[in-house]
Amino acid sequence: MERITIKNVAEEAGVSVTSVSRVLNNRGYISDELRNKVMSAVKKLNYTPNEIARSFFKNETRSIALIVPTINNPFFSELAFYIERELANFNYHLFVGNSLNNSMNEKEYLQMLDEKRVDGIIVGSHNMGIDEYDKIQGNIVSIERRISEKIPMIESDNYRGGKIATEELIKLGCKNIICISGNKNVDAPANNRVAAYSDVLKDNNMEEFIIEIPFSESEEEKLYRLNKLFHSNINFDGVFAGDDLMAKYIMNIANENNFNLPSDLKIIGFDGTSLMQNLVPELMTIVQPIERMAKTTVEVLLKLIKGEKVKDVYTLPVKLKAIPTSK
Amino acid sequence: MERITIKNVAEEAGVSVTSVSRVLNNRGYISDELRNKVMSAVKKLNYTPNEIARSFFKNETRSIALIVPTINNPFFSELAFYIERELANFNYHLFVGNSLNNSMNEKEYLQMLDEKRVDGIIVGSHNMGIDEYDKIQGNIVSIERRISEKIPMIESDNYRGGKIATEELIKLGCKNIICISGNKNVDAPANNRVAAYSDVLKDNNMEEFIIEIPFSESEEEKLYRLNKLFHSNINFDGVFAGDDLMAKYIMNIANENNFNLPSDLKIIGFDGTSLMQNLVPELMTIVQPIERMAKTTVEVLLKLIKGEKVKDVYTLPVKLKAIPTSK
DNA sequence: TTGAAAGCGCTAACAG
DNA sequence: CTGTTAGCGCTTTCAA
Repeated sequence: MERITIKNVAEEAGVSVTSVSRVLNNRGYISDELRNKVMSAVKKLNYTPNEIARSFFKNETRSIALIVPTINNPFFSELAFYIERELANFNYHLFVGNSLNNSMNEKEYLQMLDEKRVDGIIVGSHNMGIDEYDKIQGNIVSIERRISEKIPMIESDNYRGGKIATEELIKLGCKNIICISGNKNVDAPANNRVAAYSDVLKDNNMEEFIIEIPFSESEEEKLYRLNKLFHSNINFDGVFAGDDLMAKYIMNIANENNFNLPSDLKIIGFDGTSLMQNLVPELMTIVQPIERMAKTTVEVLLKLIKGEKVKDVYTLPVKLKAIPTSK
Repeated sequence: MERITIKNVAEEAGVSVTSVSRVLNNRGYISDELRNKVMSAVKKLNYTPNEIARSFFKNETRSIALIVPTINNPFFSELAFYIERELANFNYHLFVGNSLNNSMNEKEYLQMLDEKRVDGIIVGSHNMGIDEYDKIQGNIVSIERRISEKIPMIESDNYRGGKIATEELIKLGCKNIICISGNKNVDAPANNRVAAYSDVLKDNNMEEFIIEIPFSESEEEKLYRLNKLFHSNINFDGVFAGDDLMAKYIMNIANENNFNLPSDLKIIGFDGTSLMQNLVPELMTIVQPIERMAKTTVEVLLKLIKGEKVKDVYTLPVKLKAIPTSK
């Protein structure tokens, strides 16, 4: 099963390889006769050009890599979905890598820029130091983390999301609102949600209570911690959860503990993936514009590739998905 | 920002490019002195080999493509997760493509075999005809569909899953069990679940009732159909759903219609992704061995690539996740 | 309007 | 143990 090359086509058509290449790429002057000869040879031999050879010559692979903590997380899989669809529109293919929140994995994927010569990388997992990122050269866009001065970031409006969420809980009558935050030691925009939560509570003379449960912990660990929370002496009638999974976990545990939802306890999540909205329609949440984030990410990355100027930060609007009015 | 090539390294080290190549690939006899010279030059210049050139020469990209309907579906995202992790162990990278159950998209991705010269393709979306698949040459493994004589398939034991599920519902006391099936016109192993359902009901002198809701329909459409089901005159106290999403939708609609779960209605799903198990612990389901399916898929594909012999069909065992015993 | 030839970066005969 | 050389398939000057 020998591969057909451009040379075979040239021989078949009785022309030079240059001519074949020109016809295929529509470059320069080509007579109709030449074009026809080449095209029929292509057809006859069922020839498809070798993209690798092309990539090799052009120094361009038309491949983009996406690094996420785990692709089987509703937010990231929905993001990946839209990113892939958008890239396909521009004739790019998408590599996906799971970092498992491990900096070694992350580093290996970033190596792809050098080794596999991907044209760009989208980083949705951030476990390396800024200095390490600074060394890397290539086209990188980051999602929800400012990893270096040189790397543009796409984020949703976390502060506003946190504000809306907290205000909604207050509006619904909550007196003791706790907030589940991710890792506070990390300079992630997601921490702006917590900042907003604090600000709103302060404005309302309410006491804040922040519980830190890093996103990178295992689901089992998260569940364990939440269970402990319910058996602690902490009193609460409102929870601003770190994301929708967390929110649903809390709903489950509350139910197990004979809370009446939502009357005894209001819970609001964050992300608003279509999966979670379909699956848990009673979930109140802050909806990130995931499709738009994906499109913006791709747009910025392609600009970077073309050498065009881009902004440092793109902040996209969130919106509230309120608790469904009971019927 | 000129890329460093092997030639630069050779010059820096004062040796030939061959020697550099040999050191880098650890091929043939190399003196310690040579190795040291090369390695320090590599370090000094911060050289990383160009994988594209390598791929070009070796006719091997160490890339695999995975085609799924949509990556933001818990089953496929979990499958993709494990496939990616497993491939990484063998130094392969993973492309992911969403077919949206559209045969044109599917065809385009399969073109990657020819164009981007991926070393293999894993097909989890099946919308082209068998004859079209038969034409394709290259290393392909299929998940849950026998798409052609030449293409090995990895599946879970659908018949057994269907049997266990139906028997469990009967054991729980259901008298009228309906089954939500996917597209019956398609020769998918998933239809074996339905076959098992029918067989079990027949064995128990019970009447079967199969409702067809193709997997490829939008979630909105599915919800609409399910709602209609609840407002029809069909009577049922047990449902064997097509997958866990469907099962949860049914649970939601049943709740809205004031069913008491699980006393009034027993529902069992299919898939058992860890996401769904964490999110909806009260969900009874047939658990597919997703991680094992992923590993088997990779194993078979790598064998294919190496030219080794593989079986036609790999059927992996499922297991029941029973309804949690109430406390 | 077309062709010859060089070269992208790397590896693998083949010599020495 | 190391170097010279050819060539993977394609595109692009450069010449004709």
